[in-house]
Amino acid sequence: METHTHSPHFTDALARLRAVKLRPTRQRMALARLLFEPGDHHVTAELLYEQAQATGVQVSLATVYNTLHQFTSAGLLREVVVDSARTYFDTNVTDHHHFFFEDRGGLVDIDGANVDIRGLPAVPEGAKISRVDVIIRLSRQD
Amino acid sequence: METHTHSPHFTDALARLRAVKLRPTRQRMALARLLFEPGDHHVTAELLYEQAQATGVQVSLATVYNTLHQFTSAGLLREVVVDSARTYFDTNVTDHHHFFFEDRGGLVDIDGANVDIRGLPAVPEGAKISRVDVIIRLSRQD
DNA sequence: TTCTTAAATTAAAATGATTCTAAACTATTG
DNA sequence: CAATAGTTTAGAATCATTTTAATTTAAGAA
Repeated sequence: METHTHSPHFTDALARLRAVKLRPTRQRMALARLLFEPGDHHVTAELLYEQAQATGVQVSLATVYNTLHQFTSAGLLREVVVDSARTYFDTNVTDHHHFFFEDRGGLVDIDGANVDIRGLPAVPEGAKISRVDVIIRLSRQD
Repeated sequence: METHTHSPHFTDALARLRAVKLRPTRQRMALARLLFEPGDHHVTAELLYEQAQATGVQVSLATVYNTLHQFTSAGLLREVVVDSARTYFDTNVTDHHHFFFEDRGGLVDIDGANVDIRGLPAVPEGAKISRVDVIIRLSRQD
Protein backbone atom coordinates (compact mmCIF):
# COMPACT_ATOMS: atom_id res chain seq x y z
CA MET A 1 0.00 0.00 0.00
CA GLU A 2 1.30 3.39 -0.89
CA THR A 3 0.83 6.14 1.60
CA HIS A 4 1.79 8.77 -0.95
CA THR A 5 -0.36 9.02 -4.04
CA HIS A 6 1.48 11.97 -5.54
CA SER A 7 3.42 11.23 -8.68
CA PRO A 8 7.17 11.58 -8.29
CA HIS A 9 7.01 14.56 -10.61
CA PHE A 10 4.53 16.42 -8.50
CA THR A 11 6.55 15.73 -5.41
CA ASP A 12 9.69 16.87 -7.16
CA ALA A 13 8.30 20.22 -8.25
CA LEU A 14 6.77 20.71 -4.83
CA ALA A 15 10.04 19.87 -3.13
CA ARG A 16 11.90 22.34 -5.28
CA LEU A 17 9.50 25.15 -4.51
CA ARG A 18 9.58 24.35 -0.80
CA ALA A 19 13.35 24.23 -0.82
CA VAL A 20 13.50 27.83 -2.02
CA LYS A 21 10.53 29.00 0.03
CA LEU A 22 8.23 29.89 -2.84
CA ARG A 23 4.56 29.16 -2.38
CA PRO A 24 3.55 26.20 -4.50
CA THR A 25 0.79 27.89 -6.43
CA ARG A 26 -0.90 26.16 -9.32
CA GLN A 27 1.00 28.32 -11.80
CA ARG A 28 4.40 27.88 -10.23
CA MET A 29 3.90 24.14 -9.89
CA ALA A 30 2.92 23.81 -13.52
CA LEU A 31 5.82 25.94 -14.74
CA ALA A 32 8.25 24.08 -12.48
CA ARG A 33 7.16 20.81 -14.05
CA LEU A 34 7.53 22.18 -17.56
CA LEU A 35 10.96 23.46 -16.67
CA PHE A 36 12.47 20.71 -14.57
CA GLU A 37 10.92 17.44 -15.69
CA PRO A 38 12.46 17.33 -19.17
CA GLY A 39 16.03 17.66 -17.90
CA ASP A 40 18.48 20.38 -18.85
CA HIS A 41 17.22 22.78 -21.45
CA HIS A 42 16.87 26.43 -22.34
CA VAL A 43 13.74 28.51 -22.65
CA THR A 44 12.65 32.04 -23.35
CA ALA A 45 9.64 33.52 -21.59
CA GLU A 46 7.62 33.40 -24.79
CA LEU A 47 8.54 29.78 -25.41
CA LEU A 48 7.63 28.66 -21.89
CA TYR A 49 4.35 30.54 -22.21
CA GLU A 50 3.59 28.70 -25.44
CA GLN A 51 4.46 25.37 -23.83
CA ALA A 52 2.10 26.16 -21.00
CA GLN A 53 -0.70 26.96 -23.41
CA ALA A 54 0.01 23.87 -25.47
CA THR A 55 -0.27 21.66 -22.39
CA GLY A 56 -3.41 23.32 -21.07
CA VAL A 57 -1.77 25.21 -18.23
CA GLN A 58 -3.58 28.43 -17.50
CA VAL A 59 -1.04 31.10 -16.76
CA SER A 60 -0.46 34.65 -17.94
CA LEU A 61 2.65 35.86 -19.68
CA ALA A 62 3.26 38.25 -16.76
CA THR A 63 3.35 35.32 -14.39
CA VAL A 64 5.73 33.46 -16.66
CA TYR A 65 8.09 36.43 -16.46
CA ASN A 66 7.64 36.75 -12.71
CA THR A 67 8.23 33.07 -12.19
CA LEU A 68 11.32 32.89 -14.38
CA HIS A 69 12.85 35.75 -12.44
CA GLN A 70 11.88 34.33 -9.06
CA PHE A 71 13.33 30.95 -9.99
CA THR A 72 16.48 32.66 -11.18
CA SER A 73 16.86 34.64 -7.94
CA ALA A 74 16.31 31.43 -6.03
CA GLY A 75 19.07 29.68 -7.96
CA LEU A 76 16.75 27.24 -9.73
CA LEU A 77 17.50 28.80 -13.12
CA ARG A 78 20.31 30.73 -14.71
CA GLU A 79 20.01 33.58 -17.13
CA VAL A 80 22.07 33.25 -20.29
CA VAL A 81 22.90 36.42 -22.20
CA VAL A 82 23.78 35.59 -25.76
CA ASP A 83 21.31 37.52 -27.83
CA SER A 84 20.29 41.09 -27.22
CA ALA A 85 16.83 40.41 -28.61
CA ARG A 86 15.65 37.92 -26.02
CA THR A 87 16.56 36.45 -22.65
CA TYR A 88 17.26 32.75 -22.27
CA PHE A 89 16.87 30.82 -19.04
CA ASP A 90 18.82 27.65 -18.41
CA THR A 91 17.64 24.86 -16.13
CA ASN A 92 21.25 23.76 -15.79
CA VAL A 93 22.67 25.77 -12.91
CA THR A 94 25.96 23.93 -12.61
CA ASP A 95 29.23 25.43 -13.83
CA HIS A 96 29.13 25.31 -17.61
CA HIS A 97 29.41 27.24 -20.86
CA HIS A 98 27.55 27.42 -24.17
CA PHE A 99 27.58 26.83 -27.85
CA PHE A 100 25.24 29.33 -29.44
CA PHE A 101 23.84 28.71 -32.92
CA GLU A 102 23.60 32.21 -34.30
CA ASP A 103 21.36 31.31 -37.21
CA ARG A 104 18.54 29.59 -35.34
CA GLY A 105 19.18 30.89 -31.84
CA GLY A 106 19.76 27.53 -30.15
CA LEU A 107 21.98 26.76 -27.16
CA VAL A 108 23.95 23.66 -26.23
CA ASP A 109 25.70 23.26 -22.89
CA ILE A 110 29.43 22.71 -22.49
CA ASP A 111 30.37 21.11 -19.19
CA GLY A 112 32.54 23.50 -17.24
CA ALA A 113 34.49 20.84 -15.37
CA ASN A 114 36.85 20.17 -18.27
CA VAL A 115 37.28 23.74 -19.41
CA ASP A 116 40.37 25.55 -18.30
CA ILE A 117 41.00 29.19 -19.10
CA ARG A 118 44.54 30.52 -18.75
CA GLY A 119 46.20 33.84 -19.19
CA LEU A 120 43.46 36.04 -17.82
CA PRO A 121 44.59 39.27 -16.19
CA ALA A 122 44.01 40.00 -12.52
CA VAL A 123 40.52 40.99 -11.51
CA PRO A 124 40.20 44.79 -11.15
CA GLU A 125 40.59 46.28 -7.69
CA GLY A 126 37.48 46.19 -5.57
CA ALA A 127 35.66 43.74 -7.80
CA LYS A 128 35.10 40.02 -7.57
CA ILE A 129 34.10 37.48 -10.17
CA SER A 130 30.46 36.59 -10.06
CA ARG A 131 30.63 34.36 -13.11
CA VAL A 132 32.73 33.51 -16.13
CA ASP A 133 30.81 32.88 -19.33
CA VAL A 134 32.34 31.32 -22.39
CA ILE A 135 30.11 31.59 -25.42
CA ILE A 136 31.13 29.86 -28.60
CA ARG A 137 29.17 31.46 -31.39
CA LEU A 138 28.52 29.11 -34.27
CA SER A 139 27.46 29.74 -37.82
CA ARG A 140 26.68 27.28 -40.56
CA GLN A 141 29.70 25.66 -42.12
CA ASP A 142 30.02 27.31 -45.56
CA MET B 1 53.90 74.65 -47.20
CA GLU B 2 51.27 72.07 -46.61
CA THR B 3 49.21 70.91 -49.51
CA HIS B 4 46.72 69.17 -47.22
CA THR B 5 44.92 71.30 -44.71
CA HIS B 6 42.77 68.51 -43.30
CA SER B 7 43.50 67.60 -39.71
CA PRO B 8 44.90 64.10 -39.26
CA HIS B 9 41.70 63.16 -37.55
CA PHE B 10 39.53 64.17 -40.44
CA THR B 11 41.74 62.28 -42.83
CA ASP B 12 41.62 59.27 -40.60
CA ALA B 13 37.84 59.12 -40.44
CA LEU B 14 37.64 59.72 -44.15
CA ALA B 15 40.15 56.98 -44.85
CA ARG B 16 38.22 54.56 -42.72
CA LEU B 17 34.96 55.26 -44.48
CA ARG B 18 36.59 55.01 -47.88
CA ALA B 19 38.24 51.75 -46.91
CA VAL B 20 34.88 50.16 -46.28
CA LYS B 21 33.12 51.93 -49.14
CA LEU B 22 30.68 53.97 -47.09
CA ARG B 23 29.94 57.45 -48.35
CA PRO B 24 31.57 60.02 -46.13
CA THR B 25 28.49 61.96 -45.20
CA ARG B 26 28.59 64.67 -42.56
CA GLN B 27 26.86 62.38 -40.06
CA ARG B 28 29.05 59.34 -40.65
CA MET B 29 32.19 61.45 -40.51
CA ALA B 30 31.18 63.01 -37.23
CA LEU B 31 30.23 59.68 -35.68
CA ALA B 32 33.42 58.05 -36.95
CA ARG B 33 35.44 60.74 -35.23
CA LEU B 34 33.54 60.33 -31.99
CA LEU B 35 34.06 56.60 -32.19
CA PHE B 36 37.63 56.23 -33.42
CA GLU B 37 39.56 59.25 -32.23
CA PRO B 38 39.44 58.49 -28.50
CA GLY B 39 40.97 55.03 -28.91
CA ASP B 40 39.36 51.77 -27.81
CA HIS B 41 36.11 52.16 -25.98
CA HIS B 42 32.55 50.92 -25.77
CA VAL B 43 29.34 52.75 -26.54
CA THR B 44 25.63 52.19 -26.66
CA ALA B 45 23.50 53.87 -29.32
CA GLU B 46 21.99 56.17 -26.75
CA LEU B 47 25.39 57.14 -25.38
CA LEU B 48 26.84 57.91 -28.79
CA TYR B 49 23.77 59.97 -29.57
CA GLU B 50 24.27 61.98 -26.38
CA GLN B 51 27.93 62.49 -27.20
CA ALA B 52 26.96 63.77 -30.62
CA GLN B 53 24.50 66.21 -29.11
CA ALA B 54 26.99 67.32 -26.49
CA THR B 55 29.56 68.11 -29.18
CA GLY B 56 27.13 69.90 -31.44
CA VAL B 57 26.84 67.17 -34.06
CA GLN B 58 23.44 67.17 -35.70
CA VAL B 59 22.34 63.62 -36.19
CA SER B 60 19.21 61.67 -35.47
CA LEU B 61 19.01 58.64 -33.21
CA ALA B 62 17.88 56.58 -36.21
CA THR B 63 21.08 57.49 -38.02
CA VAL B 64 23.15 56.59 -34.99
CA TYR B 65 21.57 53.14 -35.04
CA ASN B 66 22.02 52.82 -38.80
CA THR B 67 25.61 53.91 -38.61
CA LEU B 68 26.52 51.62 -35.73
CA HIS B 69 25.14 48.67 -37.65
CA GLN B 70 26.81 49.66 -40.91
CA PHE B 71 30.14 50.09 -39.14
CA THR B 72 29.66 46.72 -37.49
CA SER B 73 28.89 44.99 -40.79
CA ALA B 74 31.93 46.66 -42.28
CA GLY B 75 34.14 45.34 -39.48
CA LEU B 76 34.87 48.76 -38.00
CA LEU B 77 32.99 47.89 -34.81
CA ARG B 78 32.09 44.79 -32.89
CA GLU B 79 28.88 44.10 -31.07
CA VAL B 80 29.27 42.92 -27.49
CA VAL B 81 26.38 41.03 -25.94
CA VAL B 82 26.61 41.18 -22.17
CA ASP B 83 23.40 42.78 -21.09
CA SER B 84 19.99 41.92 -22.45
CA ALA B 85 18.79 45.47 -21.87
CA ARG B 86 21.10 47.29 -24.26
CA THR B 87 23.58 46.63 -27.04
CA TYR B 88 27.21 47.67 -26.68
CA PHE B 89 29.51 48.42 -29.59
CA ASP B 90 33.24 48.07 -29.24
CA THR B 91 35.76 50.04 -31.28
CA ASN B 92 38.32 47.33 -30.58
CA VAL B 93 37.85 44.73 -33.29
CA THR B 94 40.91 42.65 -32.51
CA ASP B 95 40.67 39.29 -30.76
CA HIS B 96 39.81 40.02 -27.16
CA HIS B 97 37.46 39.36 -24.26
CA HIS B 98 35.73 41.39 -21.56
CA PHE B 99 35.35 42.19 -17.94
CA PHE B 100 31.79 43.33 -17.36
CA PHE B 101 30.90 45.36 -14.28
CA GLU B 102 27.41 44.17 -13.55
CA ASP B 103 26.53 46.97 -11.17
CA ARG B 104 27.30 49.95 -13.39
CA GLY B 105 27.28 48.29 -16.80
CA GLY B 106 30.89 49.06 -17.76
CA LEU B 107 33.22 47.03 -19.95
CA VAL B 108 37.01 46.59 -19.90
CA ASP B 109 38.89 44.75 -22.61
CA ILE B 110 41.03 41.67 -22.01
CA ASP B 111 43.64 41.09 -24.67
CA GLY B 112 42.92 37.80 -26.39
CA ALA B 113 46.53 37.03 -27.30
CA ASN B 114 47.38 35.73 -23.85
CA VAL B 115 44.17 33.88 -23.19
CA ASP B 116 44.15 30.16 -23.76
CA ILE B 117 41.04 28.06 -23.39
CA ARG B 118 41.44 24.30 -23.05
CA GLY B 119 39.13 21.38 -22.76
CA LEU B 120 36.39 22.56 -25.06
CA PRO B 121 34.43 19.84 -26.84
CA ALA B 122 34.46 19.47 -30.61
CA VAL B 123 32.36 21.90 -32.57
CA PRO B 124 29.00 20.38 -33.55
CA GLU B 125 28.69 18.81 -37.00
CA GLY B 126 27.99 21.27 -39.78
CA ALA B 127 28.83 24.32 -37.72
CA LYS B 128 31.89 26.50 -37.52
CA ILE B 129 33.07 28.93 -34.89
CA SER B 130 32.36 32.51 -35.75
CA ARG B 131 33.63 33.84 -32.46
CA VAL B 132 34.53 32.86 -28.92
CA ASP B 133 33.49 35.30 -26.23
CA VAL B 134 34.75 35.15 -22.68
CA ILE B 135 32.83 37.42 -20.37
CA ILE B 136 34.00 37.80 -16.81
CA ARG B 137 31.12 39.20 -14.85
CA LEU B 138 32.18 41.28 -11.90
CA SER B 139 30.32 42.46 -8.87
CA ARG B 140 31.48 44.67 -6.04
CA GLN B 141 33.74 42.94 -3.58
CA ASP B 142 31.64 42.02 -0.47
C1' DT C 1 -14.10 24.65 8.42
C1' DT C 2 -14.10 29.57 8.12
C1' DC C 3 -11.75 33.91 8.54
C1' DT C 4 -7.92 36.93 7.75
C1' DT C 5 -4.27 38.61 5.36
C1' DA C 6 -0.13 38.65 2.90
C1' DA C 7 1.32 36.86 -1.27
C1' DA C 8 0.36 35.82 -6.00
C1' DT C 9 -1.88 36.32 -10.39
C1' DT C 10 -3.53 38.94 -14.11
C1' DA C 11 -5.29 42.03 -17.90
C1' DA C 12 -4.11 45.94 -19.56
C1' DA C 13 -1.31 49.86 -19.86
C1' DA C 14 3.30 51.59 -19.85
C1' DT C 15 8.14 51.44 -20.97
C1' DG C 16 12.26 51.48 -23.50
C1' DA C 17 15.29 49.99 -26.87
C1' DT C 18 15.30 49.33 -31.51
C1' DT C 19 13.42 49.17 -36.28
C1' DC C 20 10.58 50.72 -39.96
C1' DT C 21 8.39 54.01 -43.20
C1' DA C 22 8.18 57.12 -46.60
C1' DA C 23 9.33 61.72 -47.51
C1' DA C 24 13.01 65.13 -47.82
C1' DC C 25 17.99 65.66 -48.63
C1' DT C 26 22.74 65.11 -50.64
C1' DA C 27 26.92 63.00 -52.56
C1' DT C 28 28.48 61.35 -56.82
C1' DT C 29 28.79 60.90 -61.63
C1' DG C 30 27.79 61.91 -66.31
C1' DC D 1 24.31 71.38 -63.59
C1' DA D 2 21.06 67.42 -63.70
C1' DA D 3 19.93 62.81 -62.65
C1' DT D 4 19.85 59.33 -59.40
C1' DA D 5 21.18 56.23 -56.04
C1' DG D 6 22.29 56.40 -51.51
C1' DT D 7 21.29 58.89 -46.86
C1' DT D 8 19.03 61.02 -43.32
C1' DT D 9 15.15 61.80 -40.53
C1' DA D 10 10.76 62.51 -37.81
C1' DG D 11 7.61 59.97 -36.27
C1' DA D 12 5.13 55.74 -36.13
C1' DA D 13 5.48 50.93 -35.23
C1' DT D 14 7.31 46.86 -32.95
C1' DC D 15 8.53 43.74 -29.53
C1' DA D 16 10.26 42.06 -25.29
C1' DT D 17 9.67 43.12 -20.80
C1' DT D 18 7.86 45.60 -16.64
C1' DT D 19 4.46 47.96 -14.05
C1' DT D 20 -0.08 48.94 -12.21
C1' DA D 21 -3.93 48.15 -9.73
C1' DA D 22 -7.51 45.13 -9.07
C1' DT D 23 -8.77 40.34 -8.20
C1' DT D 24 -7.79 35.81 -6.48
C1' DT D 25 -5.63 32.42 -3.54
C1' DA D 26 -2.59 29.98 -0.17
C1' DA D 27 -1.59 29.39 4.61
C1' DG D 28 -2.18 29.81 9.19
C1' DA D 29 -5.25 31.14 13.05
C1' DA D 30 -9.46 30.67 15.39
